[in-house]
Amino acid sequence: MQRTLSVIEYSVDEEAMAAIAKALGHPVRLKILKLLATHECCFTGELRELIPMAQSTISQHLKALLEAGLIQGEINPPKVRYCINPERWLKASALFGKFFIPDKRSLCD
Amino acid sequence: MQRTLSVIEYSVDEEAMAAIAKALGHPVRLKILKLLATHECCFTGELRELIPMAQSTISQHLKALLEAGLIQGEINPPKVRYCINPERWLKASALFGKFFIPDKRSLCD
DNA sequence: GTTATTAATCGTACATTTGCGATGAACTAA
DNA sequence: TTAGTTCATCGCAAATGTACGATTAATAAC
Repeated sequence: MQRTLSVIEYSVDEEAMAAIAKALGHPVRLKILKLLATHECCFTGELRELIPMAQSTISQHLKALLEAGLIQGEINPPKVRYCINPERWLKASALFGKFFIPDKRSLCD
Repeated sequence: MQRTLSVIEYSVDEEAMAAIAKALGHPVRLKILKLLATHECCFTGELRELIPMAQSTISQHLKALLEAGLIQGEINPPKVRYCINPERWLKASALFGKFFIPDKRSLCD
């Protein structure tokens, strides 16, 4: 893929929010986050029982969420416990909250 | 790409939110939305002056936002005016707002 | 040591996204 | 009609994403 020659300038928040939105842009990842955030808080691979996909696929989605910083994993010998990353979660909440506020006029005339 | 045999069941909101998040998952599209939402409300292709990308590329991103329902276009003979879609914008705001609320306990112990 | 369990990673196949230039459609103005 | 403007769409190339099975690594239990 060719990239634009003139580098496009984005704000830090734009970059951060796009990365988070991208991570949220798949229903399986939303479901995982919802489970971690509400169901029983910190979790491990009983996700496999709740999500009918191959173990490797779920692991891949978890990796995407990790790389977006939205979750964190704590290895607990044979298992791994995944949790929401509270700081990043708050950051995401703030970014999206601010984004959707109609700063001036967001409605058409 | 192979799909899972057992169809995965998502809630309507999960599907909707994933689609919106996907559309938000690119810095150019965030910038476009930000411009439409704040700068001068309804807009046309002076986006081209603000975003140093090929016209076809910008058009493609606008199409993605249209398909996600986040914006709407009104053809105004040689030009097209794009605006935020207020209903969808509110819906998105509500979805993300609800999503990030720590329903029970979102922090690890 | 061996075995079992859990989860990450590798390799593969296919789909989708992202960028571009070129072309085409629609309308205005001359 | 002829140009000019604006924007969508097409076709291409390269990158990324998504799913899978197979393998590997780490640890616990024996």
